Amino acid sequence: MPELPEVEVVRRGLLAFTVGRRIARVEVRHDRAVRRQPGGAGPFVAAVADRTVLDIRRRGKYLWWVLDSGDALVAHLGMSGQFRITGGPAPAADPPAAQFAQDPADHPHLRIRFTFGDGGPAVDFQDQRTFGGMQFVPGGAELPGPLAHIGRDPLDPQFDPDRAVATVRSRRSDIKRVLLDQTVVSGIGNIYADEALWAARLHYARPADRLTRPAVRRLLDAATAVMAEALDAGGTSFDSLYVNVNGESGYFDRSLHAYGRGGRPCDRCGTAIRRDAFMNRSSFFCPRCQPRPRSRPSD
DNA sequence: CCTGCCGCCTGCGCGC
DNA sequence: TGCGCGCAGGCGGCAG
Repeated sequence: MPELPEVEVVRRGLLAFTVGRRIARVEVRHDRAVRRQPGGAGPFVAAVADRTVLDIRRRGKYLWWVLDSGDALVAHLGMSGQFRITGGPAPAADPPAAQFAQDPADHPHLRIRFTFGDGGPAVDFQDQRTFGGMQFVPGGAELPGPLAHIGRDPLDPQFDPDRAVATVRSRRSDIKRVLLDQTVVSGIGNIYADEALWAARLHYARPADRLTRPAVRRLLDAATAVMAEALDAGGTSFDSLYVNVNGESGYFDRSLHAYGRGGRPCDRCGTAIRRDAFMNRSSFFCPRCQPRPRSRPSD
C-alpha cells in the first residue's frame, strides 16, 4: 500500500540511520527479496558489504541508497515492504518512542538485514507479501538504470506539469489507468488515484485523451496536493502493514474522502460512495460528483 | 510503440 | 469448528 508519501516518510526515516554508516554485513534471509539481482544473493551481498551509505534518494515509489562506490542499492516496498530499525538502544524520550527499536529477535517477515561497522542499530527489510525487493545497481547513484523508465513524480522539483498534462492526454486509455502508469507520472497508487479523481470530480473510466488540458491539470494538481498533505500527516495507514522505520503509523486515513469509504456519504454532496471493481482492484467514487462517461470511446 | 492482461505472494475476514 | 475463497494490489513480462 505504500505510495509516494509513505515511501518518502520511509526515506526520511532511513536517512538518520544510514548516512555516514559503513555496512559491515548483509544477510539475505529470503532469496525472493533479491530476485531482480543478477546472480542472486551472492553478488548482492558481495557488492554491498563494506560500503558506506552517502544518501537515500527517491523517485516515485522507488528508493535507492547511494553508496560511496558510486553505486546504488535500489529498493521497492511493493505491497508490504518495510524498513525497520532493529536492535538499537531504545531512547529514553517519549513513551511512543518505545517502538523505536524492534526486538533484535528475528521478525517472521525479515528478508534482508544490514548490520553496520559502528555496532549501532541494524536496518531490516521486512516484507510479508514479498512483492518488494532490493537490487544492487552498478554506477546507479544519479538514477539507477532499472528506474530510467519511471516518470518524475509530482514532488520532484524538476517535475514538468505541462509535459505531464500532454503525456496524459496522449494516452488512449481510461484516466485512472493512466494515473497508475508509473511511466507517465510516478508515485500515485490506488489510494491517491481515487482521492485525486474525487477532488477533480472525474470518473475513473473517463478517456484520458478526451479530457481538456485544464481538466487534466486540475487532476494532477489534486494528486500533488493530496500526496503533499498525506506526507505532512506521516502517510496513510489502515493497519500495522504500513509503518515508518520506527514502527509508527501515519494518520492521513482520517482525511480520505473516497478510498475505503464505500457506502458512506460523500463529503461534498452526501451521496453514498460506491465501490466498483476496476483493473482487478477497487475504485471508490461518488456517483453524483463523478458521473460515469456517457458513451464509450468509439472513434 | 502502445495497450492491457496475468502471475507473483501471504494473511485476514467472511460465509457456509 | 474448519475450510475455502475473496480481497488487499505494484509491477515486470509478455501477447496482440
